[in-house]
Amino acid sequence: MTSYTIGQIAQQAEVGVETIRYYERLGLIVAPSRRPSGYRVFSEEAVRRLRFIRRAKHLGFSLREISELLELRFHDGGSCKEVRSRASNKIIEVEAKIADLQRIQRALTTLASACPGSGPAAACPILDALDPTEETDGQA
Amino acid sequence: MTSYTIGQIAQQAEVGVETIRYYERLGLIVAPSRRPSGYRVFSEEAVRRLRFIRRAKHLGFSLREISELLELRFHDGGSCKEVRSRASNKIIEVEAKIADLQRIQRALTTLASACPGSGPAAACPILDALDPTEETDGQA
DNA sequence: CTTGACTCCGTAGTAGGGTACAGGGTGCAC
DNA sequence: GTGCACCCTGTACCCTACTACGGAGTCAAG
Repeated sequence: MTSYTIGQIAQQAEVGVETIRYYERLGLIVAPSRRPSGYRVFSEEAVRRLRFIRRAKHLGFSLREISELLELRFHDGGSCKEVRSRASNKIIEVEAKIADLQRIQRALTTLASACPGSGPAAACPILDALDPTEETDGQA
Repeated sequence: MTSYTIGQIAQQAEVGVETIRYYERLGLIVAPSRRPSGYRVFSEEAVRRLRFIRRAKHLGFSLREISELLELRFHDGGSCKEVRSRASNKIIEVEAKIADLQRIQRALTTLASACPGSGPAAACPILDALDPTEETDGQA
C-alpha cells in the first residue's frame, strides 16, 4: 500500500500542489488521512482521481460536473435508480459533445484537404460544423 | 441581405448582448459595420459565428483556441501549408477529446448497466475511464 | 413629437478556477 | 543537531469570460 506526499502525487498527476489543496477544499477529492505532523498522506487512488479531473476539465466539464461524475460511484449504495438516471443524463450530454467534436473534426479534415488545391476556398466548413441550421440536431 | 441589430442576433444565437460586444473587443467576431447612428449592423454570418463559439466553448475550447479555429479560414489566402499544419494539429487534439469522451461514455454505460443488479460494485469504471495506466495513450 | 424599448461607450464587479506568498513546522541526510 | 527541501494554514491576488450599470443617444409606433 504505497503512500505519497502531496508533492509526489502532484508530480504524478501533473497538477500543482496548491491545486490539490484547492480540490480538497471543494470536496472534489476525498480529504486524505494525515500523519501526526499534519502532512497529508495520499494513495494511488488519489493520483487516478486527479488525472481524471485534469482530463475531464479539458473536455469542457466544470468542477461541479466532474464532482457529479465522480459521485456517481459512491451513491450506488443508496438509490440505485437515481444513479442510473443520472448516468443516463450524463451519457446524453457526452454523446452530444462527441457529435459536436466529430463535426469539427470533419470540418477540419475538409479544410485541410481542400487547402492544398488552390483558389480562395470561400466556403468555410468550420462555421458549418456547429451550425444548427444544417442537419445538426438543434439542441441548446 | 437581411441585417440585424445586436439584440436580434443575441436572441438568435442565444448569447447576451454584452457578450457580443465583448467578443468584438477580443476580435473573436469581425467588427460589424455601423449605421450612421453608430448602431452595429450584423449579417446572418454573425449568428452562425456566435453559435459556433457558444458550442465550441462547451467542448472545452478557450476563446483563444476558438479564435484560432475561426482564423484557419481567413489565412488560406496566405500560406496554405501553415493552414494545413495548424488544421492537422487541431484534428489531433479533437480526436484525443473524442477518444476521452468515448471512454467516459463507455464507463457511464457500464456504470448504469452494472447498477441495477445489486451489491456494492466496488470497481469504478469512471475513474478507469481517463486513467493513462490503462490502455489509454498517455498524452499530456 | 413623444415615449419606451433599444443601442452606444466605458468602467466596474462577479464567478470559476486556480496561483502565490507569508510565516511557521517537519523530515531526513549528512 | 543542523540545513534544506518539503509540508502546513490562511489570505491575497490573477486570469478568463462574462455581466451589470451609468449616462446618453436612437428608432419607430402611436
